[in-house]
Amino acid sequence: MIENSHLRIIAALQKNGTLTEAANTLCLSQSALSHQIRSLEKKLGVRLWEREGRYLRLTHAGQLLLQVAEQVLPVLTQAEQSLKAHGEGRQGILRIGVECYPCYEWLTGVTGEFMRQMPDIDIDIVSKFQFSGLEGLLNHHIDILVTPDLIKQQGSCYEVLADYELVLVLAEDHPLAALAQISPEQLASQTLLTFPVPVQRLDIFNHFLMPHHLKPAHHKVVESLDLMLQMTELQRGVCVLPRWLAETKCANQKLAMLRLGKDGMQRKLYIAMREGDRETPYIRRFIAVGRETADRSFQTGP
Amino acid sequence: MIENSHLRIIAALQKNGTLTEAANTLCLSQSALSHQIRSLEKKLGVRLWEREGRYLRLTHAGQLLLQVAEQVLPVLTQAEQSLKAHGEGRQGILRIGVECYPCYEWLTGVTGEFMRQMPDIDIDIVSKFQFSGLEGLLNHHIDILVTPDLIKQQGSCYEVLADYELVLVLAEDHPLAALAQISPEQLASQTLLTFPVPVQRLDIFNHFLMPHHLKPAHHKVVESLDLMLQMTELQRGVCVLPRWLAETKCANQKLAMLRLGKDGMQRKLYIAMREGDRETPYIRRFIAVGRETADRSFQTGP
DNA sequence: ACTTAATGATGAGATATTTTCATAAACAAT
DNA sequence: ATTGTTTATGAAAATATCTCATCATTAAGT
Repeated sequence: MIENSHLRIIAALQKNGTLTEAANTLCLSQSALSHQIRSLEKKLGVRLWEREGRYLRLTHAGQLLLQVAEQVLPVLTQAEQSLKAHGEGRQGILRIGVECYPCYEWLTGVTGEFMRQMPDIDIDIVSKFQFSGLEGLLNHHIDILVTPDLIKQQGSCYEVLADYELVLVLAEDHPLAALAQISPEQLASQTLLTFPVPVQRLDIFNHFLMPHHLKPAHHKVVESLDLMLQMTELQRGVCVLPRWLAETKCANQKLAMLRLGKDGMQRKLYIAMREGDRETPYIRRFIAVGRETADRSFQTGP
Repeated sequence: MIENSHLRIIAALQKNGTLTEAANTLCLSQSALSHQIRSLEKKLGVRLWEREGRYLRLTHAGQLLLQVAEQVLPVLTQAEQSLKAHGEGRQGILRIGVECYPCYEWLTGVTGEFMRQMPDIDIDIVSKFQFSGLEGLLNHHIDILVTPDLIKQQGSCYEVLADYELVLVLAEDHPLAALAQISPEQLASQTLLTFPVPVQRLDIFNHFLMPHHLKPAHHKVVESLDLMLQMTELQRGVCVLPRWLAETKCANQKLAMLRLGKDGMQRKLYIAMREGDRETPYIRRFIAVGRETADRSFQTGP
């Protein structure tokens, strides 16, 4: 019943004092305003202004409505600006899903620069999904998914974010540390440290050991990267990490890196999004920033 | 730009899920709603809903607008109810001006019952005025004025609230306490205690002493009623109070009451209001409650 | 795969609302 | 009284909103 224009009218009237001036600031004719306030009072069944000579003074009811106006109008103008920003792709929420630990590490290097470039885009990082990240994407729980697994599905599309190499990380004084590369058979004799992820989703199992029907001697699950590296340093096991991650983290630890197999394990990091979002400005920007960051920090190993 | 109807639409759509049902709850045709949401999106320049099969799902921008709706709509419905109540005279603010200490005492006995009877009327008591209470009334700083002085002025009108008798209060063991009444000459030999009010506005001066060109021997100003009575009890002076007030306050103090002059001083308590407010329901009610309370508690003295 | 019932979209015309224009009335100040 | 300013009002014009009839799309049943 009470419309927003009414609130604007009562606020403008209070601000300008006279009906004529208020009409000007509202880009209305004086007549229109006069009609409006009359019909508003009629609709509400209350006098809102006391006609005093040729000036208007708010009644108690009018003061009440003015208070409402002062409470509501700022919210609305703010919302309008925000929506305009949304329309121009300046503002939004980017909910990023991550499905792997290295992805998470990689993200931390990207979000900072992205937020600097797009100060009005809020970022939300989601790593728990009911079923899979892809499902979260299609259910609109997230807007983009950073993943090493390319799984095509109706309604989603992928782009390559970065190439990287998986390397084996082990203690400097480990018997195998002197080698330039490691074979599946050699790895199978080791204790392997991994993040708590289903075995089927670990590349080192899927693409290195499984093809040769091998398993590591032992498999230990570790929650954090730092703990994993510490345990590696103390020869409690070996682990597999992206080269860029291993390099930054191992700089001041007694660790060595080995190529996996003859040619090394080249992997790709993908970004998945809904087809409709492919051209969304801030998603394009995120991809751009992500690629730049990767190019800068993913030194291709020897 | 954003109108309230839009907020109602987005809220209804969210609640009902489908456009058709939402249209029903809004008492609109499905077509009208479809046109509305389309034109709203066009006006704002943002997609608010994602058409998904035959259902609608809010975009981020839409969620933002929904939040606004949830914030704003309750305020508005509340305001509408409040305004309706104002229109029916059920709700309002009654700002009561008091110009004399006994008026204030009397008020405390009335407001309680009034608020019980009219729970939606807020009460505000004002006792400081730039110039006079009457001026405050005409300037809309107060809505009614309780006063013992009847001063007619353009735009205001008066009604009688109560009759009461002014009596002289003095210590039980005061030399004059044995008398049944006191003459202006007898009073002129005493120390008179009064509230801090200009002498011209004190009835005891205006209507008792002045006509005989008399003044009290001494005149002391006291801030509080209790202090005034204590001083009276200790024979530091005598004071003048309405009989009903003196009776309730002196019940357990060693005080006596004397008629002022042969016939006693009969006074009236008036209520002043703006002419336009004469028929305002809650003002009529206030007067009714005030009179009842007075009838009950103003025992006409001997 | 075909059918069916339900839902959303669309265009044209009908209604309702809002605005303007022209003018009158009320007021304040000289 | 006169003048300039402000508000009120009625009628017509301009917009905005709604409905009706109809079509397209979709989800679900057969």
